[in-house]
Amino acid sequence: MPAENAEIARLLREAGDLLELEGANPFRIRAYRNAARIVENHPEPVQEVAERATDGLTDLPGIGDDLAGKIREICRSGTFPALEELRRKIPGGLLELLNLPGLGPKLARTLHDQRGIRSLGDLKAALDQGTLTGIRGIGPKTRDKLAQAVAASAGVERRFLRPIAAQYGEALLAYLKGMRGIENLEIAGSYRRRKDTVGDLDVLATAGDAAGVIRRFVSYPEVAAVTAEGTTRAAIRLRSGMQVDLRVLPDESYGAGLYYFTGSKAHNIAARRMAQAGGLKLNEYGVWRGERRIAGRTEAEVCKAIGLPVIPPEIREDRGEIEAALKGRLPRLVKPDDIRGDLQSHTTDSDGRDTLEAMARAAEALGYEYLAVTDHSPAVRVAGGLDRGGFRKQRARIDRLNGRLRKLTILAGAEVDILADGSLDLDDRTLAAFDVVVISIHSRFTLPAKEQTRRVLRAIRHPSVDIFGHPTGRLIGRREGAGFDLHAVFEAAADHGVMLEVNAQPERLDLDDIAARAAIDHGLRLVISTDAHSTTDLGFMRWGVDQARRGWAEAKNVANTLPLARLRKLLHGSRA
DNA sequence: GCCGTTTTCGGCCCGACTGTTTTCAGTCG
Repeated sequence: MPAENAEIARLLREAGDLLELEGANPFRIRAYRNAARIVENHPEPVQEVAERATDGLTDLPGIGDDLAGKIREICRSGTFPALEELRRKIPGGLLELLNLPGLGPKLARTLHDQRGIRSLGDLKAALDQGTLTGIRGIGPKTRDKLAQAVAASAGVERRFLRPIAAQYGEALLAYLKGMRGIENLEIAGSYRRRKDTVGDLDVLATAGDAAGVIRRFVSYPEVAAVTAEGTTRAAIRLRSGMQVDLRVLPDESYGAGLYYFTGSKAHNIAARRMAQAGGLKLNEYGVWRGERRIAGRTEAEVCKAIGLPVIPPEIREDRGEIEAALKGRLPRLVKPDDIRGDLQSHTTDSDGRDTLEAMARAAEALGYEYLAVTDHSPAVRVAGGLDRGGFRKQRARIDRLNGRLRKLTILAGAEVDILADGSLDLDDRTLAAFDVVVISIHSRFTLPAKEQTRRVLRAIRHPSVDIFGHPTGRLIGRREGAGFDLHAVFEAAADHGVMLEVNAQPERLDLDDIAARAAIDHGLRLVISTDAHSTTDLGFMRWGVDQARRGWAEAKNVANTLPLARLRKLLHGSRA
């Protein structure tokens, strides 16, 4: 069984958590977590890296001889002895306690040692029975906090889709802006890095009167609870469940604060290490040489002071962006303005809510050169998929419409289902007649990986296929994607000239950032498509561009930045 | 546990807030 990067990372992280409960050296714990992050961010299967060369693993930064051995052991056996030893020593139930806010390893350890608490259930019972008294370091406030955390843990930890987070965030900003004396105001954190989901909002403000800003912040009408309130920092939970942190800094620290609160954490650590190597200190107040601040007002100033060009927030993940920046090889990320058309959309002919004509007008209003209409094939019964006759009739209407349109060209296409055996849901002649063929999976997501891979490979090799749409089929927070061998699929796609979609639907964003980058590394071209089911859905493009940017995509990597004539050369009609 | 234009040993990013302390540890980001 091949060990997925995600699985290797999970085990390394578990080992780090258990070591922390054991009270191990913090830097050793960090080494495990760092290695976990390196592995899960690595664009190719780490198992292949290990098999390719003896020193392949230790070439990865943060992985030395010891961890390389453990990773090889995971690939071989699915675990490693040190982890098994830790699992024997430390009750696994303690790990779930670490998920409670305010409960860290030391407190978990105390609860275990002093009261024999080994799980969330034990903690709940102890709180109910009032047996958590008389423990040094645990007073009434801590007991209250634990009780609240346990009660809230019934509801699962939530991350919000980016557009949802945007709505809560923008409303809060509008409220805060109503206050005089606020100079700068911005949402930093993963929101600014444009991650597909956001766990909490990190709001940065600069103002002379920090106390006033904090007073206004904690009085926001949507506040359900104030979880921290100090002189420069406060935190609230909104009624929606969204956590918001606010930090107020002086104006001369705005750039340093923005840099710091944008993260990612791993990126910050790397940047601070760089500053340190140059005899400087970087914190949220500025760049310091000794007691003297030498930069801080803008990000550009801060980056310059530590010897870096400004790196786009989307790629600040410590996935090689600092090395790329130092070599002058930062990607010139694709921009919304680069997009010249949309290559997946639906109309009332299948499950769309707007007509062909309405979709065309909306695409034209966006200034697009082309819109591919790709209604469903028959297998998607709930979507009212079209058969060959239905597509033929639609084609005639598209041809007539194209005769009337001035600036926009409608490409006649289909989103064709990949059936369980990897065959396609329309006959070859029908497929060959389309301008563009998108294939995708809408059923049987849970086939065993080997079978799923075989299925997808067969579909990709069909000569009429242009684009593999929402490849994994994941729905964020609701459904895991199909578990095929992504890299085998990328190689086949490269061999057959098939492009990979970054689907811009906020709950898909599939390929994700890491897979999109891996696809580019395989020499594949991406497309960013909205999969619009209405005219307003065409506006999803921005979320797709964000995700592609996180995958280091440049305009040249994205087919729908091309003018129509050049795009057509990539499609099956001219490929054969 | 990792790593080296200061180092193969001795460092490892940095600061705010809370609660329970009598000067700071734990947690979080």
